[in-house]
Amino acid sequence: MSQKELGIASGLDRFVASTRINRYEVGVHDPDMETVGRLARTLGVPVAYLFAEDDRQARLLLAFAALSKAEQEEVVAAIEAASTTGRIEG
Amino acid sequence: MSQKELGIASGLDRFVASTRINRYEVGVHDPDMETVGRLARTLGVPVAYLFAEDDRQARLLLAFAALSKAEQEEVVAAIEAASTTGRIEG
DNA sequence: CACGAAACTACGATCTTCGTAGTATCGAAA
DNA sequence: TTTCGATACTACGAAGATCGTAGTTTCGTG
Repeated sequence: MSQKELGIASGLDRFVASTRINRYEVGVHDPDMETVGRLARTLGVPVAYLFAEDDRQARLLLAFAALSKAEQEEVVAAIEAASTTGRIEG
Repeated sequence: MSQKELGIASGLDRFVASTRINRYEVGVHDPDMETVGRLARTLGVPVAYLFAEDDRQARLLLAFAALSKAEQEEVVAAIEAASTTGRIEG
């Protein structure tokens, strides 16, 4: 998917899509939160994924998003228990 | 922790700390990414946590951050496997 | 090489946030 | 219930950011 395509698919005017997405990727400008939301939706990732600070966190958010709500609840509960007791239980 | 204290602790000039944090909390303005990073550090949360779209995602990021890197790797691997096979193993 | 698509960028216009200088609200003490 | 200090909040012009335009540069393939 080209920068232009990503921009258009995210609702940007087709004449500026390429320019703006490029600036976001290169990092010269930051998109506003509405645009961030549209990009995340287009890419099929959680908004938080775009702000992940490392690869593990990014993978976590992606994989987590693919689970059902019930499974998500299970996982969160297990990790919360682990981060309290110092042991992972499944 | 007051809005002013949060701002000062995050490195904002003490004469504008209250004003700016208030605007971020009320939502009239958005902080730039550098400020977001400083706020996250002060609050002891991952940057992504501030962009979580629901409570489960927020809890996930907090609990996950409390784990060691080895444990994080374990957890991510388990969730990735679950989101592929449709079953949680741990 | 030649050519089209993709990536990237300088510039002035536009729009957002910033700092200033307040007002409004809350809580507790008198 | 009145006063007072602290906290929360906001209007306004200045300052700083992104935006759209109109390109140039780079990449990939015939």
